[in-house]
Amino acid sequence: MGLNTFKKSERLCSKKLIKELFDKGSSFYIYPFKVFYNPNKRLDELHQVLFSVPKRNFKKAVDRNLIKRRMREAYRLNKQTINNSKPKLIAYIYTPKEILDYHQIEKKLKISLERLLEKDISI
RNA sequence: UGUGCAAGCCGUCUUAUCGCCCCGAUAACAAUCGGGGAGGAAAGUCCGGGCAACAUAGAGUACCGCACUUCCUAACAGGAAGGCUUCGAUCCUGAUCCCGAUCCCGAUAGUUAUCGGGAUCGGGGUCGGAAUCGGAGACAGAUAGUGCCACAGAAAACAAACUACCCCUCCCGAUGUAUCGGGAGGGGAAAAGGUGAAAAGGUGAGGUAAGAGCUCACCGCCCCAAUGGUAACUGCGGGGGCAUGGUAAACCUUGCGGGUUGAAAGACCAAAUAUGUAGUGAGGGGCUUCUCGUUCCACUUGAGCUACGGGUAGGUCGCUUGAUCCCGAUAGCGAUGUCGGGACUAGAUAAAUGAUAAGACCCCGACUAGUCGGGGACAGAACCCGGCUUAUAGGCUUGCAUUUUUU
RNA sequence: UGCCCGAUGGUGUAACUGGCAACACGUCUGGUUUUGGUCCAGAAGAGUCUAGGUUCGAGCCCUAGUCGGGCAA
Repeated sequence: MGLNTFKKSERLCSKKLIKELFDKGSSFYIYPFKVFYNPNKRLDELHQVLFSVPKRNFKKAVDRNLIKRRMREAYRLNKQTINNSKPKLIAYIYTPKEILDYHQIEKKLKISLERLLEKDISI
């Protein structure tokens, strides 16, 4: 075990890095998510990821928390897909205005991870 | 047994697998084991405090808030008890007016009838009063002053004369020669009319030229005030014919309270660079509307301000033991206080408290008598407390009212 | 986290000390024109974000809520 963990070091927390990601990073769109990514220049070779749900679409904090938790869970269980690629900074933005259930989110997130792997090769 | 209202409480649960945050131990960021991990509103940010910085937070002014009384409390615009006003229900009762019946008295005409007066009973209208129960109230002052009260109406606030009423004088007309009608002028009078949200005490009687608290009865109002009560208040009794429209969620007055800011407060450690360049030039800062006071920095070796440019944006503390929670006793009508025993019950920081699967429980729908399908309210801590307000499926308890059935 | 504004016809704005909610553009109808535009004449379209309260009377004053926008760091 230990493959499906999701520790603090795997999350994107630094304000500076977030600003850099949104200013200079590339992006693509797969239905529920808009995905930003940028190579991680730090020494520790880990992917760092953040999940975001806009307040504009979901007024209630309970709903935003629920979606972020589902996204985080889906990433945790499927992140082995990109384990061997170059370390990246990744941001997931949830765009629709309705709440999707866990299975739909997981399916789409798998597709997005595969896309990230392809981008890695093209770089 | 059902329904409604009020108050209080609960507000999904279990198992498996994979995870997240904090604490403790082995021992050191790893790994393993053990323990803990959202709410009654965590929400809105509407009040009040603690805590911190600014001076040990000072004086005046401005501004803001509160407003029946007493008590509770750290404090409050919160709560408890009480007062007053007001609304509803039940019950009792007074004054006055109208109608009907019976009886009595008087007058008129043929026993009977008509008219007038009085008494009793019944019904209805208007205006009140007392008691009980329940609800509501931003409930200081409108006799400190200023402002405003559209339209309508004669008049809207030290009252006022449009119509109608009454008196006096003059003129004209008619005749029955002292009356009637019309006009003009001078007065009286707020009773009637209509307007309006509101018309200057109400009803009845007397009185008068007509009228009027002008006088009287009842009710209301104002002033003094015994008694009771800590107080708000109560109001025995006495006096005044009545002077007092509404609006303070208009300005304002009175009393009380408030210094400002807000954990991104603030303290410390680490990292990083440039007391850089140009302009301005004597006062500027101490987070406040102004003044005073006080204090710090600076006064050409140049504080501060403006523009351009450069660096950092990590960590620790604050950070959860507190006006804390639970149980019992006790004081008090109660809010609440006191005493004794026990418990430790989230502490994140781009922000943990979860996901999936199965089952139980509850609700809705369908077929129909146990299956299938759908759903499980409002809502997520961010320095911490006390309240208030707002959202909330469903369930439980207590009290009150009421429906049906049985005895 | 703290604080401050605003909400009025379809759209953009007015409404003075509380007293019949106004204007422009747009819409519709008719006229002018061969037709359309321009122009002229006329009409409809709100009860002021919601719910209470104060007042005789509320767009305006007060309280609570909903939505939208802005500021500080």
